[in-house]
Amino acid sequence: MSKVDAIVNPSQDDVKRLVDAALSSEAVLTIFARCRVHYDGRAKSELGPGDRVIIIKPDGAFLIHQNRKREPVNWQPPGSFVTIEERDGVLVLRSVRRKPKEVLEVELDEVYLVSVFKAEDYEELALTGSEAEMAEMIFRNPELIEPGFKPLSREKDIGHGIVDILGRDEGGNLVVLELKRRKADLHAVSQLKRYVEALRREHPTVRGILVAPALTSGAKKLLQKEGLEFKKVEPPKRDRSGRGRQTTLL
Amino acid sequence: MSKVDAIVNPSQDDVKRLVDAALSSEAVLTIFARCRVHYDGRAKSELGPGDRVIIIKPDGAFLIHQNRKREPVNWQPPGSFVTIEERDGVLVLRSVRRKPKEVLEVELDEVYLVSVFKAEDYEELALTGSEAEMAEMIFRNPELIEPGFKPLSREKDIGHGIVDILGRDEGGNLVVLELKRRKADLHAVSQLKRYVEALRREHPTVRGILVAPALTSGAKKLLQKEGLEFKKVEPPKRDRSGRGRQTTLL
DNA sequence: TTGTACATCTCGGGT
DNA sequence: ACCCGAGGTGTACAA
Repeated sequence: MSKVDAIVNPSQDDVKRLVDAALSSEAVLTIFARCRVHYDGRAKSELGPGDRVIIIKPDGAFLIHQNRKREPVNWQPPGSFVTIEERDGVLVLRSVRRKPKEVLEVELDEVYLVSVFKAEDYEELALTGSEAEMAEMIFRNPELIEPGFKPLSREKDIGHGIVDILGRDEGGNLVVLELKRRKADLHAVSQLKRYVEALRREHPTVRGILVAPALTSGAKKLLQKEGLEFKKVEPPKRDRSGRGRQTTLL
Repeated sequence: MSKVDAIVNPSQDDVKRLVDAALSSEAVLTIFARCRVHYDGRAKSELGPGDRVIIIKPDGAFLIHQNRKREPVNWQPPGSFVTIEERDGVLVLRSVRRKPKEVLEVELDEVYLVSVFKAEDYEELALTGSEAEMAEMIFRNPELIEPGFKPLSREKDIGHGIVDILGRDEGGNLVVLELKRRKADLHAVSQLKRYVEALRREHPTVRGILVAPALTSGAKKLLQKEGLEFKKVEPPKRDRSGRGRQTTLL
């Protein structure tokens, strides 16, 4: 049994057979086809005829890619259920999601390639430079914020949201940190302001500090207007490579 | 010249030839391979060996898919530049993006299938049920908000953000609408509050109305605490199908 | 299930 | 180029 089964310019029976084989095994199904796409669910869309790459994963994830952009033009999330049927002589892929109810239909006008890939993969992505790692760094090294800063809790649910880091400054005042792994914008300032205002009832001297590598112009303006603070911190990139004598990519 | 060129279990020379063919034409390149992935840029990641689906589009979009989830495990956005080289006997795909500087490298340990797809597609997605269509509906039918509501402007840049819809109520008070096509959350309330507070200096009686199909529990609480209002409105789904005697999907 | 917030978010529109 | 906000966002995590 090979890892890959592929047929160029398949007959309708070929397509049906390989699609059924993929759906009943734990394989990734990929189809190159001229197709039309109909979607109805959270929104509704129509896509006229054209050549696309269709990927159906064993977890139900369903992707339809045009020849540009990173995003699929249509899709179905994992957990959806796929079937194939013939309708008026045309093969139709149908993917249904319950909750929310969403239906995706692909009319396969012409199939150029159908392939089944029994992909074995036991590895997970190891990523560094996230906001979570910024938080760890600040807990290990609180003076990155300011001398005397003492972090108290992480991901604390106050009434109106979840604060990244709660702590106290040298003077004993409560301090809210909002962390951003990239340049902070108006949204980030509004978030911090919401936390500060929720805590101000109980802690009138609460301070709010936006911790990020930079601020947008608007964020800076709003931050000043609201009496909030900014501390420049870059998200750390750990070395998790494990590869010997690796030259850095950048 | 066929739409699709595909080779199962290709030699390294086969891979190189088809990759070069794809990169120099306007074709979508798809590779099934056991590979390792290294990324460094806005963040940094490592992915150990496993079977993945690799897609490279003519606009430079670069996707690496595992056998589950809708999202690629690694990627490069459109505009990136791809090369292939041999390094210590292993084929390496390399994609570089300038600004921000990001590098993605894929070591192809074993290639199961390489395919080139000259995809022709002149169609664009027609989607309905968006926030923009909610706004159009409200401009055509302002009483959906309340009797006497008069919309004035759309996407108005006030100092600290961009208001969805500005209008006046029956009493002549300024009204800010924040539209959400789905259930509105804390973020939506903070956004509305930011706009209302920016306008309050000049217009002390300004009202803020969150217009959405529903509210999360937290959004409802915060909205009430801040003296803001809620109007339940569903995003409209136009009929753009154009297909005769079409049965509805749902 | 619902709520909340991150993301290498992507993408489009505006200035 | 930066800024801003939508998205069928998807995804993980906690209550």
